[in-house]
Amino acid sequence: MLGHGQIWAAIDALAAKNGLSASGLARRSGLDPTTFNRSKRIAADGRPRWPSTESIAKALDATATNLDSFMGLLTDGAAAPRRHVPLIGLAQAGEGGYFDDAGFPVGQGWDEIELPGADRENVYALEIAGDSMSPVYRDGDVVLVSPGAAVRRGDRVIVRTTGGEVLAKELARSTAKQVELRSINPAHPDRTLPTSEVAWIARIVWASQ
Amino acid sequence: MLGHGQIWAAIDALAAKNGLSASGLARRSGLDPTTFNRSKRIAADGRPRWPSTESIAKALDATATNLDSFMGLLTDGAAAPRRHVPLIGLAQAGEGGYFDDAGFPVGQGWDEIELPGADRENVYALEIAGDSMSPVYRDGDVVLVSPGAAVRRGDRVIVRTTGGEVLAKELARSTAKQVELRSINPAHPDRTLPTSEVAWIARIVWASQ
DNA sequence: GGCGTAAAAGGTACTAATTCCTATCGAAAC
DNA sequence: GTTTCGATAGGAATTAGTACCTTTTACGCC
Repeated sequence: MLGHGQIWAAIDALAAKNGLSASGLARRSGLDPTTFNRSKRIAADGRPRWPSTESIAKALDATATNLDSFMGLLTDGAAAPRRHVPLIGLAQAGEGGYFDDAGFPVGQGWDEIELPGADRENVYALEIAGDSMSPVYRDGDVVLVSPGAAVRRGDRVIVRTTGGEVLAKELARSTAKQVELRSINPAHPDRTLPTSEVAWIARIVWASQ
Repeated sequence: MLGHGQIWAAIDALAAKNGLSASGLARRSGLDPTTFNRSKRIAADGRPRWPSTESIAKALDATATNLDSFMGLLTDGAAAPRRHVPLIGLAQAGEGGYFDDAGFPVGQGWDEIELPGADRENVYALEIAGDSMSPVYRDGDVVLVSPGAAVRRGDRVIVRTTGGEVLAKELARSTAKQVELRSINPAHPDRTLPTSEVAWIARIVWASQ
């Protein structure tokens, strides 16, 4: 769960991220510069030496690092699985022995996908209003959008016009001159906007159901 | 970033989550039962005492707790923000001043929603096959399902029959005797299953787009 | 009520992490 | 070339966290 090498790798990573050496990080944290010395990570008798929780707290404080970021360093260093859940094919799911009585997958060896929003920095949520995308999005549904993601034909997107209109649509065609947007709900018209009127397009990556 | 009270609150929470007392957790971890005593969290001279990193690692190991979960306990104890992203209404989004040029929301004070799968314990992912729910789910889409969640009328669900069939449908009606399932795609028939043939129903909570 | 078990307070002994010190090495500054 | 500074190794001293012990309290069980 939490290993000796992992902790030290995270401390090294924390130092590097702030352009510091191990001793520099210790000094900045108000600790003795030798506290994080490599030569002291294993005691003379071969036992591993762990930094104290207080030292770690001071290092986080000195570098203005929050716990989430430190977690990232911890798990990156160990190449440990991060925010993943097992992914099962609908066909597989029909075969026997894959689920317990409560409907949870059992055992190991499943494919895994990253949970939505694992890179929390680049997503935010929008609450859908209107039914132009019904039944895909219903009024009140919440979608996670990623303004940074590349958009392709067939993607569902949020488009903001220079006029201040915000649309949830499916991208039908995108050319240098114009953007064609499709409403899933046939009661609503499709839209074609000249690129000059598009402030930005953000891809919808996940939708609540 | 990481406080004394937070650490101890997380240890208490870790113990509670496993049905243990502070001393019970210490014992299970191979430590002295008094290691986590409340009376020892503040030294005689008033200075705070921090548990050693090694003790924490042992406690995580003994309770088969991964770092992510412990993180949750840490941040819960401090009432700190967890895995949240800002939530904006589609109408709000049209007004000026809310977004930067790249399409990211700016400023503070947004509502926030929890990211999908924050309780990773209770969800897994399924890859959709077939087009009975088209256009809501397209072939190859991935859905996050929560077998533990309560299902209501109108929810999109994965149903597994005792015969081994796995269906992605919308729940039309659920009575004591039977479950009525609706296909969004009119080309596919609706289904009605007697409850005796339903192995389990899991609600689809998020869908990739 | 008596008894056994567990939780937790309070103290002492031990062990491990930090500090302080010295020394070596390498890079940058003079 | 010499000096200066930071980084790191290695060791001694100090300090802090844990282990061990005892006592008190609480709870369930006979």
